[in-house]
Amino acid sequence: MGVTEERGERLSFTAAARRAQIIDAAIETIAQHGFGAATFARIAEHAELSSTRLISYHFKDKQELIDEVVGAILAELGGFVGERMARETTARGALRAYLRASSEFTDTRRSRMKALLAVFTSGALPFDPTDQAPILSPLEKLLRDGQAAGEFRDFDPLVMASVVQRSVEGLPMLLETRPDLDVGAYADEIWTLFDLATRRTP
Amino acid sequence: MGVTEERGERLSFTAAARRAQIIDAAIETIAQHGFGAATFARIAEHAELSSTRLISYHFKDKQELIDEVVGAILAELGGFVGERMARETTARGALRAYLRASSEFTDTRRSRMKALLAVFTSGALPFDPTDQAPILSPLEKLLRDGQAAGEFRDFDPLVMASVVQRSVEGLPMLLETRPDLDVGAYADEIWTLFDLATRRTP
Amino acid sequence: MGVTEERGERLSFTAAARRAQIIDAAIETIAQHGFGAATFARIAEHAELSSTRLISYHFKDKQELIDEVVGAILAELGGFVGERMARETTARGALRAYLRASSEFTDTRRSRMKALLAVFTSGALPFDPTDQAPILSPLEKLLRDGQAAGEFRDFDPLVMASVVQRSVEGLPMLLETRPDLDVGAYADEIWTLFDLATRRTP
Amino acid sequence: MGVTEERGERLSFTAAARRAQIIDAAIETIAQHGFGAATFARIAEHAELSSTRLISYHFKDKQELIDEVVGAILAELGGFVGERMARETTARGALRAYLRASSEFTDTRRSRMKALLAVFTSGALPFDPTDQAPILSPLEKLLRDGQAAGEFRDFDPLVMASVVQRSVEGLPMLLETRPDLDVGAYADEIWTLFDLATRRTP
DNA sequence: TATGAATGAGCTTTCATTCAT
DNA sequence: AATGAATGAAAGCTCATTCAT
Repeated sequence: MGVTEERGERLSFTAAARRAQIIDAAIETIAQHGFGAATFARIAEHAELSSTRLISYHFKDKQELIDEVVGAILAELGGFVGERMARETTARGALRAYLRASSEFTDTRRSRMKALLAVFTSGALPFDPTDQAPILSPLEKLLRDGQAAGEFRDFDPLVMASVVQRSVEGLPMLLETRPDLDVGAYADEIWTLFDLATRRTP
Repeated sequence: MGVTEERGERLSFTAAARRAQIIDAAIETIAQHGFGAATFARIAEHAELSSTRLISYHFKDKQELIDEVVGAILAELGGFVGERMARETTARGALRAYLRASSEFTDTRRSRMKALLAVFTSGALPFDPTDQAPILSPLEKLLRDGQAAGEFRDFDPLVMASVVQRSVEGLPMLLETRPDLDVGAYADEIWTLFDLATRRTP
Repeated sequence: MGVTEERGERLSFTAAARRAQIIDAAIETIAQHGFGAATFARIAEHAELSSTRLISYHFKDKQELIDEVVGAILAELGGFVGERMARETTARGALRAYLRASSEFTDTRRSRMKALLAVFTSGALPFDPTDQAPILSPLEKLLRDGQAAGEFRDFDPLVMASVVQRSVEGLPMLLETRPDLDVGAYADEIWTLFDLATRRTP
Repeated sequence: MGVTEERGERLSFTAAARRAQIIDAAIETIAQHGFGAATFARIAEHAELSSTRLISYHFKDKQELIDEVVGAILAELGGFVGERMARETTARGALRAYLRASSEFTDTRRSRMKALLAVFTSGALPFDPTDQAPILSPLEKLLRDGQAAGEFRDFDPLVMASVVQRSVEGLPMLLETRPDLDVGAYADEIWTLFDLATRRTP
């Protein structure tokens, strides 16, 4: 039996720490070896656990582990980026904050972003095809609001949000081949790019 | 032993046809079930082969099959897009042709693009970190040439190429959640986007 | 360490209650899911224990738990049936009492009989092949006594006892497929059956 | 992949032989160690296979193996008993033939009967609770026919069939503790028993 | 009396691949 | 050109049990 069965009650401090440790190890393993190679054995090795049994003990499933991995990264990312965006008063400022914060996060927490991307593209997350992509939404809303406020020109917010999103995801990929890329410069470049692409034509 | 050992000699017509059939089945399988689930068994099932033995017979190992899958798609895509771009005389026109042709290809050959993306993000292609990402190159060159010709403003061609590339890759993802998306409109949108982002500021 | 080590001393009231609770849960689990699926985890779940640790704590090992399960059911069954048989003065009457009491017990304590049967047929009880099947014995003795008293015809008591025993065990199985079977009628039927089969031929 | 995927086509001679060998080994293993202990490892050891992989190769599932085990034994048993019963012209004769043939089969093919019983009582067969127990049926029909023909007295055929069935199943159990039991005598005993129990009262 | 944490051994199943025609 | 048979390795998962409070 595992710690997993008796949920509902709170996790003990020790258990929470172990879970966090394993989640971290899973993130690193996915980032380094790819999603397909992120087996329990490799994760355990990375976390220096005595056996894979400890993983099954703390997580019901591999799926639960993956879910927690995604949840942890998304929470961290969302917190960081969201906090930066909240400081802004205009949609344009918020877009700039989004691009800069995302880039900075990607730079400082490279394996987290790599892992997140790897999980997403692996198809391991049971995407509910009926509901709309939830990740796109906040960005789309931001763009839509900016249009309503007259800050942005008239474009399809869905498409623009998609490209913005993709441009941020492109950074980890770029860092793959160019680890010494100047991330600040990258952020500035794409901000200029999207500023030009979204501003009202004079 | 398989047909693979005695290479160097040309492949017979029959063997070439079988290989093509298997490659096609692999593409469909990857597109439908994801890279991780594209096992020999599932591919064989899709191709209606009696056993996986036929795959091992025609391909040295799984890596060779994956390489051929990527090669086949890239050749087809490159031919299609390249031919459209070749018609153009300006860098701006070539960029527009690139975006439109890529979008059209994605629309008509959805599983090929999906599969390509899945393979890329799976980490199954042993990226040689020394050489520069070959896919980016032609696009980067185009942008660089356009700048030299005074058609484009001054931006980092590597970054711009990356975002352009990513915007094209974003289409299959978008089609995932919105299968009825108007692809022509999408192409127009991103063309406008990148036209605004690359044109010389007045 | 568990309560098991320091046996010899009497069990405390609390410990005895816990043991009984666990034994009960084990019985229900075996009856519902079969012997093979009656794991500590499932038993703990059924008993609403926080972990399986409590089982290991109160029982030396699984074998001890199973032994107690069998012992508990056998004691209860033996008490109920024995008391009914003790009222009778003739072997014939005792046989009838045995069949009726067994049927009644099976009807009212269905999961106990199911579990008992499941344990027996699972091979989990290390049958000592040297000693004679202890369950058969009292029945065999009854039949033998009846023959000595001239109440029964001349048959092999071992075989007859076996069939009688089996006919009683057949009831839980029958109830499986026909839960609405009239158990009283069943008891009457088999009593008639064995009465005809054992009575002295005229 | 296994030989299992490409069913529909006939099995090769070799494959059929291997399957039979494995089924036989499974039967022996179940009979000797009980259903719960009949793991692939033990079965492979018994069959002297190089690894358990050969079992997965020839059978889709453990369930498929179990199903085939049951099917094989039932076919053999049914053939043997059915042939003996077919020779008889009266229901009474058929009942006698059933008891004798079943006993003889149990005697000569002890592990088969033990294994069959073990599988049945393990709950490993997905008993459809809606449909009536199919094993009981032929016996019940025989008894019912005998009643219609005036050969048997008036009893509940379902109950009688159950007890008859159980008496036959009792033999393997009895042989467990008394391996030197005279099976011919057992058959005679139960025949007398059921003859007395079913015959029309004078 | 009870519990949280950990664990080694074992399970079935799936993987790509190879041997031998 | 194709196939049937076999296989070692590894996967995720579950088992009862033990260590330490």
